[in-house]
Amino acid sequence: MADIAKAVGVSPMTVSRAFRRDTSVGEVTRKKILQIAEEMGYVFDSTASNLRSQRTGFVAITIPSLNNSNFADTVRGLNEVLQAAGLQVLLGYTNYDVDEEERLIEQLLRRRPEAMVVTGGRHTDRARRLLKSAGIPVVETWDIPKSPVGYTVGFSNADAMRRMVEHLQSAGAQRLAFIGGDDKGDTRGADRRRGFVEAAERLRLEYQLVSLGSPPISMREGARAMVDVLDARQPVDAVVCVSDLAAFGALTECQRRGVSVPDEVMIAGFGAYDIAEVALPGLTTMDAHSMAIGSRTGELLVALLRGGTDFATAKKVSHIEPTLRISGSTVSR
Amino acid sequence: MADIAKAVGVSPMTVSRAFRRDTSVGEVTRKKILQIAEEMGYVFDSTASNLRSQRTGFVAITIPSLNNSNFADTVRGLNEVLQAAGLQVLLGYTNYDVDEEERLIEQLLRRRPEAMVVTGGRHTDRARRLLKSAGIPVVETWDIPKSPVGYTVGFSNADAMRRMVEHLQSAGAQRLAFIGGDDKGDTRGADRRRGFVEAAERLRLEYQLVSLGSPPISMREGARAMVDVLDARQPVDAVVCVSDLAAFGALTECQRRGVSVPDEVMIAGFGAYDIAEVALPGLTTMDAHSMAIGSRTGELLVALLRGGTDFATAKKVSHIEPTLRISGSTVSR
DNA sequence: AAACGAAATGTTAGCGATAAAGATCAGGGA
DNA sequence: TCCCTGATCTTTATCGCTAACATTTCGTTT
Repeated sequence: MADIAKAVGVSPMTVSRAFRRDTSVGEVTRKKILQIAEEMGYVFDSTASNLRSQRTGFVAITIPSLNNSNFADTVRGLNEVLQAAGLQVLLGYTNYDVDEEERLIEQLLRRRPEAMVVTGGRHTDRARRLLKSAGIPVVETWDIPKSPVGYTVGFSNADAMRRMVEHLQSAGAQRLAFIGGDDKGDTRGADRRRGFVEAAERLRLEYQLVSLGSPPISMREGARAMVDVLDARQPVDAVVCVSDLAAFGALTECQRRGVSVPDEVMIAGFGAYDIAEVALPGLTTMDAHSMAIGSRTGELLVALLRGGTDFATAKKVSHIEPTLRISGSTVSR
Repeated sequence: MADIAKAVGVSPMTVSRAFRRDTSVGEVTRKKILQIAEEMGYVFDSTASNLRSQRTGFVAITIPSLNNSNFADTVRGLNEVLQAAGLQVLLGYTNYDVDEEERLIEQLLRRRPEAMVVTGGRHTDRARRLLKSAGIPVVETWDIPKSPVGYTVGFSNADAMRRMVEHLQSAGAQRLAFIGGDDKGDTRGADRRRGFVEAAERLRLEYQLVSLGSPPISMREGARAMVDVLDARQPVDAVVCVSDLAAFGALTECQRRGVSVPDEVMIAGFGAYDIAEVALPGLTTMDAHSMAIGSRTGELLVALLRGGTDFATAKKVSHIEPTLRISGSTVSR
């Protein structure tokens, strides 16, 4: 900057201002500065800027996994909004592990993000302490925690699953099965299972639970789990899967065996993945509005960080109600 | 740090050292420092560290899209290796647009990453200039550019597609169709199309091209495109899709119409997505080893940045040969 | 006991930007 | 003419850490 200042004949401060949109620099001077800077191959150094101004423009987010999951959509929604506001997303993968999450949160906080977004409402005590004392907005997503750390953008996984079970009952199912991964770490999966069990018991439906593979369970595990379900003694009217990917795997296993869906077995998924719409038959699913969770979170943060909204004023809980999408896998057409 | 130093009775420098693994601090002193720091709720400030040490620990990567694409796997492979080496990935989405890429590269370089990974080998002139003069290792992935900026980890999309066409011919196909998105921006898609055309002409096969939707084209577009192909006058023996997702869409459209795959029409995809393996019939696909591209890139960068490998010594081009995976969608079983 | 080298710790200065406050200047009104 | 106002630009002093070099400590060796 000093070199540019010398070349243009102004002070470094003016060069600094020229690189930021808002501040007062003469239009002629700014043009000249930017042009000379480009010629000299100068690239602005955010590192120094961040230190002095105590603003990094980072928003950190921890997610369990990017692959085969709705979280990619959430990140996309978040990123679109934040990028437009000049904020950079810092991503960390917890791999469905709360200890890994704690480590990650600590790492990310060292970068001095201006806000922190986490997936789910279960964290280690130390992670909660770190988040609380960071002095920045914290958003928990994809869940409605009992005692939230800060803001919340999400929905109740258990309630959503209850609604799904009610749908299956009204479609005529009496004997259900739930296909999910090991609960270890996947609290959202565990909540869905809990909602499933509660609803099944309340409605006096028979049910069984099948768990295999560590999350995120994918198409392959869904197919393998369906083998167990179909081979078991007790027959089943409907299987509910923790995600559409598992549901699709289950569907293909039925097709492989010539088991008709939905006439012999209904199949329901979760997440409104593309596959739910394109599969034959279409998969009944619960649309959690993954991308909306991200964009809503982004809008909240932009309002707090750049819009001048008071931390105390902003609504603490943003409920995003999932939408049940009924399709051919649970209803004959 | 000064506060901690005072509390422990050492100099700030010693505290600074205690927070970095390698440097020489007495084991007793280090333990004490870390404990007091934790009690005081101190969180290390990377921002200042980065400025002074001129090392940020960032590796920036630009990818076209995270959703419905193999790039998520590449990012995962890259992240796993880099995270283990203490490096943080900075992600940017170009949305299949070279101008957006240029803007993004400039933004990311301001953060002073220690290396830069980009997808593909086509960039604006200014982007190339920025990358070249950044003075950091640059890796182009998912392509083998004619005139690379720095390092390369990838394969020839055109060659891969040629091999696919050869496979289809040997499987008995004479009349082909290619389904892809608009070329605008998706150079890898365009390269695949080019390879398809070249191979078809060389082998004297009839062919047609169907393009619709902006990349990344997904299952829905694949199904829509298949409508066009099946409705057209001239019959087709095999369709090649720019990705497995489109191929799966095409497959469902065939099933919806009762067109037998592969007996009436063969279908081939690209990318070895999970769906290719689970679909019925399985989709013949080209496994580009998406994740390996990421991890190989990560290993290269760790060697360069932390392993002391000389920039000049390292191999410039890392070829990752795609693997043809033949399945039921092109070969009767 | 003196000399020595390695390990542990301290001192000084500065990374490259910007917050905050002050200086300069053109144009307009009294 | 003089004062005032707002726009534009400058000066000074850090932000929180660490490179580079200086110094102390302490176990060994002669």
